[in-house]
Amino acid sequence: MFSKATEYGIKAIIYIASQSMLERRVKIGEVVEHIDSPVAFTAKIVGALVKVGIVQSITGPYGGFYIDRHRMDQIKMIDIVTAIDGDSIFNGCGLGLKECDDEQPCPMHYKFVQIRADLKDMLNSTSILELAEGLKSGKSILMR
Amino acid sequence: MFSKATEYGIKAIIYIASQSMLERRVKIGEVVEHIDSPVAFTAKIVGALVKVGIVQSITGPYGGFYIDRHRMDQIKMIDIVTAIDGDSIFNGCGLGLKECDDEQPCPMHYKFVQIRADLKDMLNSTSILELAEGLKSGKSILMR
DNA sequence: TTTATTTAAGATAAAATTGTCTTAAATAAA
DNA sequence: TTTATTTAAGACAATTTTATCTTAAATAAA
Repeated sequence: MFSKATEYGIKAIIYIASQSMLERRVKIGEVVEHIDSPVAFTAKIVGALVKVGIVQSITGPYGGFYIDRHRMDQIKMIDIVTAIDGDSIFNGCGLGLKECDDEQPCPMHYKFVQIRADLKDMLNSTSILELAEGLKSGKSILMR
Repeated sequence: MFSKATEYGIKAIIYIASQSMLERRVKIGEVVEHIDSPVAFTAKIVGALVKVGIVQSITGPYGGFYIDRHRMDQIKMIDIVTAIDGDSIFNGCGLGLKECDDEQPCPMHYKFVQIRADLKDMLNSTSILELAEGLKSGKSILMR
């Protein structure tokens, strides 16, 4: 469904957010230990999310990554997905046609419309805050 | 959403089916001209679908690919997708956890459940016949 | 100011996916 | 039987994605 890069990105953000709720900045090494992902690759992905403003970072000793607490409920999953994978999962044709619309649809066009709309709605309405709270309360996990 | 291999496979099957409705066997060269895909790669994919019984083939002059007319409504899109991409799109964890279930869910587990169920239902209930009829009647297209 | 720590950035490498090419096998027609 | 045509199968190559490695920049503490 998503690329590995997006999977790592989502998990990293959820972990960072869960720690930011405790006023803790986290280093990339701590992040990957908690989400079971390759460190350098994850660092690059989180770095891209810093550039886009989803995460904040401080370099040097006592540095690390964190997320502004009051922004956690404004940042939605769709922001992370589109920042890494782009929007082709929502807008591209399910059968790979360069163009595909209601006028000249691919054979599966109308079959996909609802499912994609539902996926988009879900990602649009799911905040980092919500997922980080689920993790912190033990309702969900990031590795096993 | 799907791999290129699955995209090509679905389009090839729809085209072959649309021609089988006219009692026409089609060669791989004709298929790729109508779905705009690389010929050797497509041949390999369609070959895999032959092995699995979704398509029939005859080698040699006057040979080609065809689909049993009375099976077209029994073959569903899910059969093509799982034959090529496997079932990870339905069963795997959305965030890539090796295991993820109601007992120990990833943070997005319940968010994904409905969307994946809908996707599966759609692929389960969509037959080759239905899509090939849409193509033949001009309601849908396979390239542009 | 020096050193240690950490993120930033970009080059390089490995793996997976996508795509091509060659040869073999089947089969129909001449 | 020979030839031409077509699918079958597998080796090979290119591209994309995933992952690693190296160096630079920032910054805090000693």
